[in-house]
Amino acid sequence: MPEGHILHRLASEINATVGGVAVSSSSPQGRFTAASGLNNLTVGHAWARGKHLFVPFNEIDHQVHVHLGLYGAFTLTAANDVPVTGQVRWRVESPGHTIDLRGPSRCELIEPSAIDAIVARLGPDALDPDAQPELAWQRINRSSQPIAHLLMEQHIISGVGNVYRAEVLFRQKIDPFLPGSALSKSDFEAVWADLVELMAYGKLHGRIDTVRPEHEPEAMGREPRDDDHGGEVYVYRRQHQPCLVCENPVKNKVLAARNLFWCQECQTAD
DNA sequence: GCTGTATGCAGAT
DNA sequence: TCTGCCTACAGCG
Repeated sequence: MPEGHILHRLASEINATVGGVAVSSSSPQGRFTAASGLNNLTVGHAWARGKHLFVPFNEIDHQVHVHLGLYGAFTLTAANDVPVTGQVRWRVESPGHTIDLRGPSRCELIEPSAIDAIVARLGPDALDPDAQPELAWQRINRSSQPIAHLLMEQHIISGVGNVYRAEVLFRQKIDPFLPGSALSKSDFEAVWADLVELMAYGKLHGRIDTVRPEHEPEAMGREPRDDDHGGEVYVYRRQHQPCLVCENPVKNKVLAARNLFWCQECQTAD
């Protein structure tokens, strides 16, 4: 379930479980050929930027770079000798913990200059305390592309994916088709502040919840819903269902090669 | 068993 | 703008 908050959460979990510990490393599926070279190395401080995860080791200057892509996932188990099931690209094991990685689009051991290059092409990350949102604003302000497209661009803002783009635009009542150049500075600032809040919550809880208390089903006199992506949301994958605020049907259209969801009535271009 | 789908992105066209 | 790729699982016959 990889938007940026998941990678930051994973970095924390890796640090809490195998940080500072000598681990065994393998690639049961065989595609991460550098894995065996990491045997008996000590895990350094794992960190994330945008949707990229980096795992350093104390004895070497290279780091493992992981990008989960669409369906990559880590599984952490508080046990050893866990049977290998499915296609495990990378297994890291410490006494008491097993971490399996499946389905990543990238899992590679890379040198410092390659790490720098990846970080350099990423826009500010709402989960980075030192992020400079002004850089994102400058790029958005210069673009005629729809804001819903720009929010998916990792070199503009890193870490935002298809759920957060739809939800933050709904929460800020912004028309997803509004060109970046037509977005007001105050609306941009509201979007950024909301991303900081939503993604910090996502990192803490491991799920995306965006519905404000006053719009919760109980508060609105409705039956609670059971969404299948692990969180409570306003519009993501709720096409044709009634908007939680105005009850008009949620709309759905492919934008920037991904399914966009929005409420035409709530998100006006004023 | 097969098909479609998914919170992503690079590289080709 | 399109295609390919990484994997698991639901839904269907």
